[in-house]
This record gives sequence, C-alpha cells and structure tokens, in this order.
Amino acid sequence: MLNERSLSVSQECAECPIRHRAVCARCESDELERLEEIKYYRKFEAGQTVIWSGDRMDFVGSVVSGIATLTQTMEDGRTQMVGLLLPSDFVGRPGRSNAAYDVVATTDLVMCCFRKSPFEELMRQTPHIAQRLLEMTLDELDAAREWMLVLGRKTAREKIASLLSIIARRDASINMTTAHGNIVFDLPLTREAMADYLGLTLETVSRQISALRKDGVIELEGKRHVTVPDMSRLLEEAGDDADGGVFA
Amino acid sequence: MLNERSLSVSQECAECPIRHRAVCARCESDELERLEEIKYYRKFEAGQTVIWSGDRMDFVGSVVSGIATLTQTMEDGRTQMVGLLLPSDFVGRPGRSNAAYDVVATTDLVMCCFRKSPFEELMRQTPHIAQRLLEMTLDELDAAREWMLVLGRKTAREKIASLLSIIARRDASINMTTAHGNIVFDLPLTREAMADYLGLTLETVSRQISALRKDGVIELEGKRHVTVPDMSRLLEEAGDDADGGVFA
DNA sequence: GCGCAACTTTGACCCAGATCAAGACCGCGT
DNA sequence: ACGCGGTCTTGATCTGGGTCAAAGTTGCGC
Repeated sequence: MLNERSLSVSQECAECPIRHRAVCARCESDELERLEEIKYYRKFEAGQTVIWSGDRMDFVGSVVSGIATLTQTMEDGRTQMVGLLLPSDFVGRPGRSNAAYDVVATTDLVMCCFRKSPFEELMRQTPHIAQRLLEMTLDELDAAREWMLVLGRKTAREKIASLLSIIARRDASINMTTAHGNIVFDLPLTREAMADYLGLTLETVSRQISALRKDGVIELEGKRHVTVPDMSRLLEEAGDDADGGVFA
Repeated sequence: MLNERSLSVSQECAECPIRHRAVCARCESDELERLEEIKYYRKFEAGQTVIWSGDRMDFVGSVVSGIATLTQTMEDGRTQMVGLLLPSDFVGRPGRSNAAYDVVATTDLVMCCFRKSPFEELMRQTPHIAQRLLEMTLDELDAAREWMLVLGRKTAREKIASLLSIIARRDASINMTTAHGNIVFDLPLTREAMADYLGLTLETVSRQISALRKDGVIELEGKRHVTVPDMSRLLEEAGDDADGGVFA
C-alpha cells in the first residue's frame, strides 16, 4: 500500500491496474496467459465488506478502482485502521489461508482477483513473482512502520497533516494539479475513518482539519474537497522534512 | 520479528539460531555450503549501533543472541521503536541498498550475517529462499499491524501488558517456567526503551508497571526480573482475548 | 418540497498521560 | 568506602485530546 513502486509498475497496462504486471513486470506471454485464466473481477458497493478477519480467503488480487481499508477491531469496539488500499495496491497473503484483517470498501470498489491456489502454483514455477511480492511486502512493511511513528509520537495536528500528505502525494500521480501547482483531491474517507486511521476521535479530526483550514495550510470546499496551496508547508506541519520527508 | 514461525524453524540447528535454516528450511547441502561461504559473525556491545538509518547496508542476517531494536527518530528527537529483534529474528532488506531504521543493540549482541549481493544471487537461484523470506516478511507485517492497534487504541496499562505478554510469550520458548507454571523472564529493555516502543513517556511506563505489580498481575524482583503468575490475566489486561489473543 | 438519516462542526468540560521536579537505588571505578 | 552517573520511582501540576451534548449541513427517498 501507499508506495510509489507498485504504482509505477502498474502504469504499464491500461486494461486493469493490477493487470498481472503489478504482480510481475517480467512475465513472459505464456505466464500472462495463465494469469488471465485464473483472473476474475469483483465489484463492491461503498460500505460493503470484502472479507472479515479470520475468514477463509481463497484469492489474492488488487484494487482496480475505488478505495478500501484494512481494519482491526477489539472486542469492545475500538478499531484501528492498519492499511489503506488505493488503486493498484495488492491484497492477499500468499501462503496464508485466512484473512488477518477486515477489508471494507469505503467507496465503490472494483478488484481484480486471482484464485489463490493456482496463483501460488504459478508463483512456485515463476521465481520472480515471489521476488516481486517480497518487494511489495517490504514496501508495505515500511509504510506500516512509518505509520507506527505517526501513531506513537505525533500530535493530532501532525497526524492529520501526515494523512493529508500521504493522500495528496498518492493522488498527485492520478489527479490533476491546478495551474498554480496546487494539489487538489477529494478525501476518500469519512472523519470517522480518518480517526480510526490516526488513533483519534472523529471530533478531534474535525477540529484539527478546521484549524489547518483557518491557518491556511489547506483549503476546503464542502467537507471533502481539499486544495493544498503549498505542499512543503503541509509536510512541515506533518513533522516531516519539508523536502520530501519520509515518503519521498 | 516476534513470530512463532521463524522460531520453530530455527530450532532445527544448534550452532546458530539463524543458521541458514531460518532462512531456508529446505535447502540442499550444496546450497547450505554456499551460504556457509558468505557467512560471518558480528558482535556488538550493549548500546552500540549496528547501523544508522540511511546508511548503506551490505548484509542481511539474523540475531544469534542478545536483543536489538529498530527505531525511527524525528528531527526534534522524538523516537519510536518500530521493531524488536530477538534471537532468530531476521534483519535486512533484500533488494534494498540502504537501511531504513536505526538498529541498536540493547544488550550484547551476536549476529550471523551474509554478504548481501551473493545472498541475493543465491536467492535468485534458489526460489524457495524468496518464498521463505516472503513468509517472514508477512509475519513482520502482521506484527507491525498488531502494534499499530496497540499504539493507536490501547491505554497505557494495556500497552504495558501487551509488551509484557509479547516478551513473556516469546521468552517462554527459551526461558524456563517455574514449577507452578509461572512465566519468568528478565526485561531486556530500559523503561525509556519501553516508552519508545509504546509511544509513552518513561514515567508513565514506570507508573503502570508499579500499578500492575500492586494489582498482582506481575511480580517484580529488582527492576527487571518479572514473574507472571497468571498469563491469561495478563492477556486480559492487554485487551486481547484471554485464550491466546492476537499472537496465538 | 419535506423529512429523515448520515455526516460534520463546535462548545463545554474532564481526565489520562505528559511535564517538571525531587529523590532513591544501583553498580562501578578509584 | 565513597562518589558518580545511569536508571528508576514517585509526587505535583498541567494540558492535549477524549467525552458528552447540541446544532448545522447535505443528500436522498418519497
């Protein structure tokens, strides 16, 4: 999730953002054909659960369009988002039979899936697929650890700025920037989902977003449409180095 | 880090906890021989830095004995531990040339290292090594995400109990349990290091440990020697299911 | 156009944990 | 034995963010 690497690889093919090549940039045509055979699409509506933690998971795949979240929930209902799945992000745990997290679509969602056991069989026969997956998993691990710093040591304001800068950065390669170099995007998450990502309450999220708006760090149109006039200012607010920071 | 899988595999060989087999349980003798050729040991004293974040890292390896931490630090000095390396844990990022975190020995430390480029070459030729590393990385990703829940949503008391139960569980397979089934271990971390792991201050760590002692959840002898009379009680305090919880 | 439900904002107050400060407890080197 | 530095505990106070409450906004179905 949230890494540049899989994104750039996935841009090779127009039909489907994972489109085999996000998994494997070097596959030969017959391997691509075998992937094609075990491929299928799944569509979900906003709010639908893709899979529950603990359920048997007989596929791997990746996000074609829309946004999904990975969350963990304690018995008393406290929940923590542990990952955000944007288009081209990979989902699935080769070698594991059960899902470890709830996966929920927060917008309408299309996924490109591969049946798990033939995929694993192909992985065994095609070594560089495992290597590619290792790289992607290392990227996710980095992102998870960056997020541990955010959760453990940043203030509410810094947390919000960190989340906005991740989305802005990630969206920047998809969305347009205005003539003035502003970054513009729509928040794909409710205040509550942001709170669950950041380890805050939704009220605090709302207050801090208002504060950032008042201070001119961001501009808001409606509740979701965000303009970032000065990205380095936002990164500064996030506590990262202004010149790129941790996600550079 | 902190997973049962690599631990159990590593018990196959007595000479060195990683001993090739932690990397690869199915290697043939000639592959083990090649690993042997590129293997070397490194020793560090308590407090020594193994590698700084951003530095070139030309090895991979694993912990033979002792304990190390992975930490990230912000410019203003706030630090967050993102991983705890116990014996048999793997260190290194195949395919990446630079370290992403500071690695610091918190006790005297022995590591078993492999030179990186021949290791990667061997990995290319021996597909199941990449698969094994993928599994280990997925384990680390799970542990990191579990920790996100701890950092984002648990109270100070629950955080302490979570850390103690991880160490207890992990140490249980190494250390002895007393006749009464008590789990006994020495804390391998200072209060400050615990605070950095948990996103707390060292004072709060100290207070909560005192509170858990007063409430009979743990017993303390000196500052570091811990006895857990009732593991399920500790897991309950951690906010996990009493019957095993998230690390079952 | 109205009403309802989901989402969001804002205010008032409170509390868990941070901060500041003072000692206590070691182990170690001289 | 002593002093010293590192580690740990405990107390007093402060505050960022949580909690509770109320009202504003938006969109959708009828």
